[in-house]
Amino acid sequence: MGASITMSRSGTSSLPSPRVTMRDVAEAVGVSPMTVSRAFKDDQAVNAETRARIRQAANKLGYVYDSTATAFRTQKSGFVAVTLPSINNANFAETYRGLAVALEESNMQMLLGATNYRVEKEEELVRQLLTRNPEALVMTGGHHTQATRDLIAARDLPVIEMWDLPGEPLGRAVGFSNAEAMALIVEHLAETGRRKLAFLGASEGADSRGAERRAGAVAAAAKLGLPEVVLIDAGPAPVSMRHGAARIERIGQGIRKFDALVCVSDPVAFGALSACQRLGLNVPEDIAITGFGQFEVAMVSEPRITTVDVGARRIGEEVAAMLDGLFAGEDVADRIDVGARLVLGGTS
Amino acid sequence: MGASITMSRSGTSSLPSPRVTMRDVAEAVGVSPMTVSRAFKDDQAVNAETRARIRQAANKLGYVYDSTATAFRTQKSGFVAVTLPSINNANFAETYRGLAVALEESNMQMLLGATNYRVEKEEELVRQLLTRNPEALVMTGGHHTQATRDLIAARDLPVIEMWDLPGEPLGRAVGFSNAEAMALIVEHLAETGRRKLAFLGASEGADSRGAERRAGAVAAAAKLGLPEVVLIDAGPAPVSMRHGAARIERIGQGIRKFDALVCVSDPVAFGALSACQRLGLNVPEDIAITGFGQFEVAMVSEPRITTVDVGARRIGEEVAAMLDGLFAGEDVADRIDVGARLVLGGTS
DNA sequence: TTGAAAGCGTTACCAC
DNA sequence: GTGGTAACGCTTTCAA
Repeated sequence: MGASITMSRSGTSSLPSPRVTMRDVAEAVGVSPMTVSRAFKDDQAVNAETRARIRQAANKLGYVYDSTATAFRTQKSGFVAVTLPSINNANFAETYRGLAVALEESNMQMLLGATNYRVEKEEELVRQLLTRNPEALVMTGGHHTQATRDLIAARDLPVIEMWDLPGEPLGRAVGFSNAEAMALIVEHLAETGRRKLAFLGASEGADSRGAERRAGAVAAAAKLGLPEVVLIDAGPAPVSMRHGAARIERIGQGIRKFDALVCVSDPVAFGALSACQRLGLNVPEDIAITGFGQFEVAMVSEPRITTVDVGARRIGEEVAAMLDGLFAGEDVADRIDVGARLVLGGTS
Repeated sequence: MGASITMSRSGTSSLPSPRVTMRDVAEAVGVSPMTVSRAFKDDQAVNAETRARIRQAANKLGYVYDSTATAFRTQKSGFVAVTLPSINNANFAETYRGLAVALEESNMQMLLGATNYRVEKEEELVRQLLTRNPEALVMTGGHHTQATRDLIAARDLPVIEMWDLPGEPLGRAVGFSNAEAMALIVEHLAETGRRKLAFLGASEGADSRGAERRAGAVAAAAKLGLPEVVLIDAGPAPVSMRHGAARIERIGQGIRKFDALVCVSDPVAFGALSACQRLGLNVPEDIAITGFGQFEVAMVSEPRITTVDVGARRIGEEVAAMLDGLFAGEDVADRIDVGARLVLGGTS
């Protein structure tokens, strides 16, 4: 199956036909632009028959409503800005869906931006998103540069941080404690007799949620009197299946000196699991493997991966419900802890 | 780890401080708004010292540039509208990244919308996206309602369809033939002695790319003189890992009557692979399993999944390059076939 | 190098 | 139930 390319000139550039506006529709129907405007928002004040004629004329003329002008005039963009670490995150997809469904009902559009796990990139992104006059800002995570905090503080804008529960939230927050969730895993491993734990995650630095999970694992092990957790660096964030697999393959049989491999996320755990299988290890007899986040892969793999469910979907829904409440001017929760729940699989 | 909620009143609603505009900055510095405007686009025509003072005043006042006003005044939104079937698609994520990197360089922002594999939803989405005055429209797939086609035709807007190569494209297209790519798989299976093929994919209807893959498999098998391909319905699109696994688990040992299971995508293939392993089948000895798209899971699973690489990342990059060319007024390819390439794994 | 005026398409506000 | 007027913040255009 060969690849191919066909070329042609840039396009049949007919003269750029001037935009059809409400004024044009109004003239065609013989009413004022105001009436057209009202007709388009189903304003009851418009005569039903007039409205029908307006609709018809608009269709005939190919009129398309201009949100940009409305956003400008009303100072309401209809946008909710959302930052996330990476679009390539199956788990965020669940959160996104929860958000999307509810926002659609409030006629809001999501303006997405990826930070690539870097707070500096986040700052730039927030700066850019704010120029679009979003009506709310939803950020994944609770770590930001001071400049980001200042930018946001300078505006009277609802802010929701999700997936974390920051000590000093910028506004509202919907999330859970990554450290506590990870403690559930470590407690389970200790209870089932595992002692020599390794933690597999991204390099220190960029990914703050990953860092909290690592710290949570280390602290929980210490509290339970286990030997110190050995940290295995799978490279810079984002780390996924392939990084988990490659890192374990590089360690080879040396991985046998641990009896549990605690992974920063389910994809990493799946990569590690596959690598262990290739190395001829029996999971969980030779080594236990745990994930984080209850991604789809954890529920499907053979064996299924022990993980924690952090309610990715619910986070999105709660954020959306908060936004709905805020837009409606209602009282709204400041902080929602969605909790976390251990999900036992066959890898531990 | 319990969940909890904290309530509070809606916010410290101080009076909505009026927006800081260029006019305010101009007054503070003692220049005209025009000079401020010029200073903000690094217009060389502005005295360097004046520009510095303007920047400083802007920061002090907390001025934030208003893209909405600019979009309105210039009739250029800075948006590229992108429709995709589902945000929860690891493969699209690659395409997205290719697109995002290049668009960032041209200072364009992506406006994403998900069609959930339904052309009616796509129509609604396009209608909504067009009100934002996007400077280009990128759509995943080549099947649309007539109304969608009309909407687009009415505007002088660059359109790119990707992931398909439609017979009658709306504008430009970057993609590959799903049927031909699937034929690569079937030919490989035939060459390795497989004869009794089953195809596992979504129900007929919504997912046109899936339908083309199914048709491609059926046609290729017929051409090669294989028995008719048995179609196994994994439910409505989108189908993913869990659907593939659940469907095979439901069939149970009956799956042994096939010697190859051709799956509509890698996630579905991975689900099927896990289910077969749970059923005690040896893959590939008892049955071959193939995927589509070279998702990460196919490269990591044990065994790795035989698939076709359709250049997900490259599609995004090519689309972005097209857009750059179009925005720069250059001649640009009409149609790019990125081809497809068989990737052998351990499942066949 | 800087400024003044006009206007992008819509809707808030008031009048009828 | 409908219309006139003004204004949202910016940049194009022309002039100085």
